Amino acid sequence: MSQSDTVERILDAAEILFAQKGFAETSLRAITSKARVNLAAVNYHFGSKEALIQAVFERYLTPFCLALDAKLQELEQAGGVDLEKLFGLASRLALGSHGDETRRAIIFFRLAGQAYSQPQDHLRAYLREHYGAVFRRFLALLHAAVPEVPSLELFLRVHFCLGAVIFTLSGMESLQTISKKDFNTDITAARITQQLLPFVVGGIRG
Amino acid sequence: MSQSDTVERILDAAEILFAQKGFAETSLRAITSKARVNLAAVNYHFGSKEALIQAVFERYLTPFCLALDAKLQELEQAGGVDLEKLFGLASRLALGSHGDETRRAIIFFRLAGQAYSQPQDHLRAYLREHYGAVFRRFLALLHAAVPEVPSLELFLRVHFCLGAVIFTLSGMESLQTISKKDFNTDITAARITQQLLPFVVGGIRG
DNA sequence: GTATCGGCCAAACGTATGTTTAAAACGCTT
DNA sequence: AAGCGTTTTAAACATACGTTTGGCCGATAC
Repeated sequence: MSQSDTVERILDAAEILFAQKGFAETSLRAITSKARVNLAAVNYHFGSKEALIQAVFERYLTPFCLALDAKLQELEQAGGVDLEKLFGLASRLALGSHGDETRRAIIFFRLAGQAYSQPQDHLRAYLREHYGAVFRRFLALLHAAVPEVPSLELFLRVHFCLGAVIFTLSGMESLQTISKKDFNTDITAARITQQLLPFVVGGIRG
Repeated sequence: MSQSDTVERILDAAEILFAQKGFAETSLRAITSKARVNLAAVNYHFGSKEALIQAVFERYLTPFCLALDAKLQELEQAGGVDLEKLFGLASRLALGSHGDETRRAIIFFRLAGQAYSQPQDHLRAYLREHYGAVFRRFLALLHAAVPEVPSLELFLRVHFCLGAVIFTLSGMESLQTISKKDFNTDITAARITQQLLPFVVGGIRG
């Protein structure tokens, strides 16, 4: 019986380190050291580094997608779909409500950025297989909200927005550094994400 | 006197491999093997792997930024600044005119995506130092084109757009694969970039 | 009390990496 | 053709990595 929380500690450490440094640059030794756990624990509990990467994504994504799917189903049955509502919902669900949730969400977005730029084919296939359905349901609702946009264009624009969001949240503190240097202004993370929403909505509408 | 083209061959191979697999996942052996060059050649000509990465960026970015800077200076003196013109110019300059240029541009955008997601601090500092001036000049012209947008917001929106562009061009063939699977449609790279321009212009305007 | 089993640990294994070395090959000048 | 600085080469080097091993601990079941 797993009495201890070794698995969780590994996942916590891996989530943070992967997001900070990328998958290849993060060694198992760095992870197990941060988690204060024996090196062999990763291979014992997860089997391999690849499996650990998948597990990190699964722990975050599964609850999120379940919640999103439920909300989307509600919207479907309610009938009325509104663009701002739809993205507001996704945004609130993805970024969380209180500070801690948001902090972790940003970590996860950076993780997503890593997964995107590095050709982790196993991961991409895994994500597509497990969470593709929710994405398609979201796309369908979006199509209902802006029927004037052809679905292929809509698909592209959603990816444009995804890029803006992931890119922005991944490089959050770079943005903050630059804005301090070039504009002498401290800009909060909340302010940035706040600006993001109208940009996304506008971009989808075209 | 360097009679041979060892250096260029290394840069060519490195550019492609780094873009495909990322910096850490690309070994010097893979690079020198693809370039049909001895392993030690990298350290001999560049000094280190880090220096090679910088050299790859410099070879591409320096001519591009010089050209862009010249064009921007023309625009400044001509006085009239138009949003579509400005981004059209940047787009034409960045993506090139004929097929080969465009292919290489896309490779470079993927490279930029890699650089962004991985905390290559040495690279980010280097880019900022060498090419920051052009970026600020571009931003100033942009501000003149849409004076109604506060400059800090403008700065953020430009980064949103940058994210959309880099993300999109980095994952180009992923997009093509998905669009074929989910929409049964072959979508050309030209079509995607074409859709990108109005999205960007709209996003900046807000 | 002892057998059993899942979890944990230190240590080692094999491999791949970036880098260095010292000698060989080359190209140019004289 | 001899000399010399530059480039190329094969080999080795040190290190870091993911993974595997075999024994040890502690709780549960009999």
